[in-house]
Amino acid sequence: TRNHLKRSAQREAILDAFAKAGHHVSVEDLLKIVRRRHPEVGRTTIYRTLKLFQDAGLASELLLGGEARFEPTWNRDHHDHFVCVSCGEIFEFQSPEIERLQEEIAAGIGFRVEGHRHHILGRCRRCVAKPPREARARPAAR
Amino acid sequence: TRNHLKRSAQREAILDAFAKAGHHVSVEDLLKIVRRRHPEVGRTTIYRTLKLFQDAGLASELLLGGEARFEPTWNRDHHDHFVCVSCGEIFEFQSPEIERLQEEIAAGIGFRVEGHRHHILGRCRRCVAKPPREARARPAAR
DNA sequence: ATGGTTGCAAAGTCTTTGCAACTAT
DNA sequence: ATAGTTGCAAAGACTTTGCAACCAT
Repeated sequence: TRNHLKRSAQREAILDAFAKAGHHVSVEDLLKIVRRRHPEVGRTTIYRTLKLFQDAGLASELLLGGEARFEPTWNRDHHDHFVCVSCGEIFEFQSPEIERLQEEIAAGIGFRVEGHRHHILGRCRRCVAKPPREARARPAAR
Repeated sequence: TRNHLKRSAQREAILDAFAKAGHHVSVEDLLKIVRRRHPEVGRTTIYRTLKLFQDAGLASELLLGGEARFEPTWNRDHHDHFVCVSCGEIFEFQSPEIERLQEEIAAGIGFRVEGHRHHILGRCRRCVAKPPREARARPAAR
């Protein structure tokens, strides 16, 4: 019933799962989690609900490559991501200095910043240590 | 014949078109350009050739949303992108300071940086000036 | 002659849409 | 009663793969 939306068992379940899921969930991830308790929920509903969440400002989308990932926005500082191209792990970082520089540069060309995506790609400490290893997850770039 | 590759009319044509196309071309863009002079070239070949170019370090891919875009890497300084969410226009920027900050932060968690994508989303000067307007191109985020 | 290259069509992946059944208000 | 919501199946957008024909070396 929060933002003009009807309440429904599905939405409760999805919001709940989304909140608990931690960050960077894909639609598939979320579907799996939700179905543990509500096996009848459809994939389509996840897509639609995630879109609603975005419109309501509850979720933001990361476009890391072939598959969209989402994270909750509430009670969270803005942050960006390190993505390990070897194991797929995602780390977060934040840097007010970088944010400030962005604004400065944007102002220089009359651009009004509404958001950004800053993904740093590379290898995490673990993978630097032991290079030869199968990708644990989708390796972020196609 | 440069990197272990066979020479072919298609590859010549694609490389040529790619070089002249300016930046941020999509596969469709490039196909259209190439076909002006070589109407028989297949879409598949563009995909495959662009991949070869990437492997050979001639092209780099931008993942801005639903559609991959490519730009030549030779003779170019590294740069990042502003994307106007209203008209789809792409602007470039570069900031050695931001690059430096990135490296610092990465070093802090033992991450070896191999690249990054930094897209700043917002509205360009033109679109800030006249807000209500149909998207000129794919609006960057799904 | 040989092995890489090409284009088509088919298959794949991720996402959206049409629609009839269903449900919250 | 009404209008929003759901799940399935189908359609869509973008990309990759199978394969026989083709071409550079």
